[in-house]
Amino acid sequence: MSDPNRFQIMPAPQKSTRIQQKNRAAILEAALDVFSAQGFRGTTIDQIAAAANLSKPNLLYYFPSKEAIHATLLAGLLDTWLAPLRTMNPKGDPLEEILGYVRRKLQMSRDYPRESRLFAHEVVQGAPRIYHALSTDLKSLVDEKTTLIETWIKQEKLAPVHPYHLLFSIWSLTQHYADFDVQIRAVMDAEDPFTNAPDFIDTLYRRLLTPT
Amino acid sequence: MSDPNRFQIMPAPQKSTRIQQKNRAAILEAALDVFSAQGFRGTTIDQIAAAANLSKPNLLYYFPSKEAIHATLLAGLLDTWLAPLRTMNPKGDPLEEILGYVRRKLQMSRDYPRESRLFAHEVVQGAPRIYHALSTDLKSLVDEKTTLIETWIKQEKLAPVHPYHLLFSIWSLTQHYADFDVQIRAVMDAEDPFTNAPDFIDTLYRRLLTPT
DNA sequence: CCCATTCCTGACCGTATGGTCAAGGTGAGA
DNA sequence: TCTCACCTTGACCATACGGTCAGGAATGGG
Repeated sequence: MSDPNRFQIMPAPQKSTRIQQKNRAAILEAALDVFSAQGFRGTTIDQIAAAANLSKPNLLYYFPSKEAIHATLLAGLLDTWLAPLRTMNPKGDPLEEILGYVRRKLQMSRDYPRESRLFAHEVVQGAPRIYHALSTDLKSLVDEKTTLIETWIKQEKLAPVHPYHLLFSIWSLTQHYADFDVQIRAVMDAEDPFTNAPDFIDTLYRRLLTPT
Repeated sequence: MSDPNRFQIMPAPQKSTRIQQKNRAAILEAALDVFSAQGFRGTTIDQIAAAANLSKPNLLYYFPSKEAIHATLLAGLLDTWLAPLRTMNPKGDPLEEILGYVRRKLQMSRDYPRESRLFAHEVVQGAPRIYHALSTDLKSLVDEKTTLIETWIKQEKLAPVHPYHLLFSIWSLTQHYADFDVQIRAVMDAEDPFTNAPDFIDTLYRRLLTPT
């Protein structure tokens, strides 16, 4: 009953000790490793505990359940994941704004493949734990940006394309390099996919979107 | 010990009875449903059995283990999955050959989303059960087709692009509509993504690949 | 109609796993 | 140095799950 997390929603402003911060961080780091590699059901608390160098009961002292760890990771993830799209600037040059978004998104696949795979696991299973956020937060952001893209198209600053599918294509192309990494490397031998990917994708969207 | 599958590798040409065929098919169908939705670890034998209207022991009479069912599905899948790429014809018109491949691949995402998700589950987890096939069968097919694409590029029948990344982009774009279906629908409201996807993707590759 | 083969099932087993608990250790402030 | 809240753990529990088994029911070829 002396669980410190149970009352962590709005108690004292900064109740957590150094040990708490360190251990909670270690747990989340370890959990990200395991969840992203094996999925929720494929992951055991013991695996996370071992990866975090904690005993299982000790881990459960910091998080009330496996679900809670997973939920914490997902909650933190969505904001990070949407940030590159948020920063797309209505006042910038349309083509460059989109290319910039694509570049940032691809970089995220390179730098945070575990986060990408965690997300992939969740969505391919039907997004049971994150559907609500998708249909509210994500949807409203996408609605906003597709409207912007449509404006740009009407101003003939971009070639006419279906804005939703444009965004889907960006997501799929960039995340593929993280989520299907194994397949890509199985096919490409030693070559690092990220050597040529940015250039390829840049060319692709330049050709697609440059108005005639 | 009276397992009918144990000796099914090259015994009599057509040993299986009608009941066997029916039940094995029902099991594989049910298993595809469940595995594609929940992944291997997320699936229980009971779920498959229930979905196939069989008791668990009866199901295990037809397949020796959960692994075996999964393996059977994966084995059957890869060929189907590669078929559209195989039919890309060296003697056809380059652009049309590639657009045809893209179209066929997208159609597969529409018609066989479960198969796509089964594959996605497997690969995002590091392809533990299918890596070998990827680095042999898939790789050799890809090598063959990338060489073909490079030839077409040298003949200036296609705009110059990195052939591996071209294939990756086709895979990711098309499979995204099956694997991330939930996300897409959460964002698009009632509109069916497949209404406009073919047109979008067609435009994309036409612009990318049409030589200048 | 017989009977051998095939098909099916309830009951059961061992292990893995999520989670609990009582008790003992630890460290920072008084 | 004392104290108390914080931290850690071995042992334990209930359930879920993959898989087995002994035997009964259906089936179909002769």
